[in-house]
Amino acid sequence: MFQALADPTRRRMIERLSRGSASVSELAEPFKMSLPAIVQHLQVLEQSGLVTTQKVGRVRTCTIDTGALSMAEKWINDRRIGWEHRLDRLGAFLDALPSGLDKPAK
Amino acid sequence: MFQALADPTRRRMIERLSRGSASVSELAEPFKMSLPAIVQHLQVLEQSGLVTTQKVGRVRTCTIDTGALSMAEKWINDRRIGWEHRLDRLGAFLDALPSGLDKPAK
DNA sequence: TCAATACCTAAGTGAATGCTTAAGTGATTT
DNA sequence: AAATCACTTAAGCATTCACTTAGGTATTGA
Repeated sequence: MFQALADPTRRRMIERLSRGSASVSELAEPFKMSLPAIVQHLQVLEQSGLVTTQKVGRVRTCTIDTGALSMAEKWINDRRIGWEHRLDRLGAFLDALPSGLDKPAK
Repeated sequence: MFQALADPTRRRMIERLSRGSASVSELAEPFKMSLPAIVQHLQVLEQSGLVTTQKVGRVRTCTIDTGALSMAEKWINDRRIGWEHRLDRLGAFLDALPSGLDKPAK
């Protein structure tokens, strides 16, 4: 999923889709590259679960899946919170130390 | 930055660092690969701003930068919220429609 | 029915990525 | 001073990536 978000083109596609569903050609419109290139990006986004698509007639409509976005968000948040809690605990620990001691490594 | 998070090895390194700072060799320890490979990943993480390092004597100590993590988190959150608000507005619009039109029953 | 539309598939290419091994560099220990 | 430790740097190599062009398949409007 982070792999899918790694490419700037795909991120712009996500931005576009966050403002509303779009067909493949609508998605492709702002980009200079060929349509197959867009379709390939779209496949990556779809496989990552970030985007779902459904075809009606000859038009494929693409929609963001915010659930998948939440997962990525959660992973980052967990690391950040983990680190910040650790800093809190360290702070409390240091506060509780009798003065005159050196800070522990690791 | 998403590019940096795209690699599983680098994500594991972030996970490790979210539990506390570490030297390069400590970071490398859980992995099968050679130390230079780890250093290369570390450089990517550093250039992305996700990790900061400082060298004292011959050991380099690596630390997470949660500010950078927050940025990635914010980007994702903005897209998600954007989409969800859009759904809200659509819902309100459909609710405000005069009856007799083709709209989902609520 | 004919042709345009909207998308899909395949094959190829050049550049970037993720490793490796080998050979340093500078700090610390003996 | 010599050996060890903790990285660093450099070069090379296989794979993956982000495209491209060329050709194909349903759908649909005239």
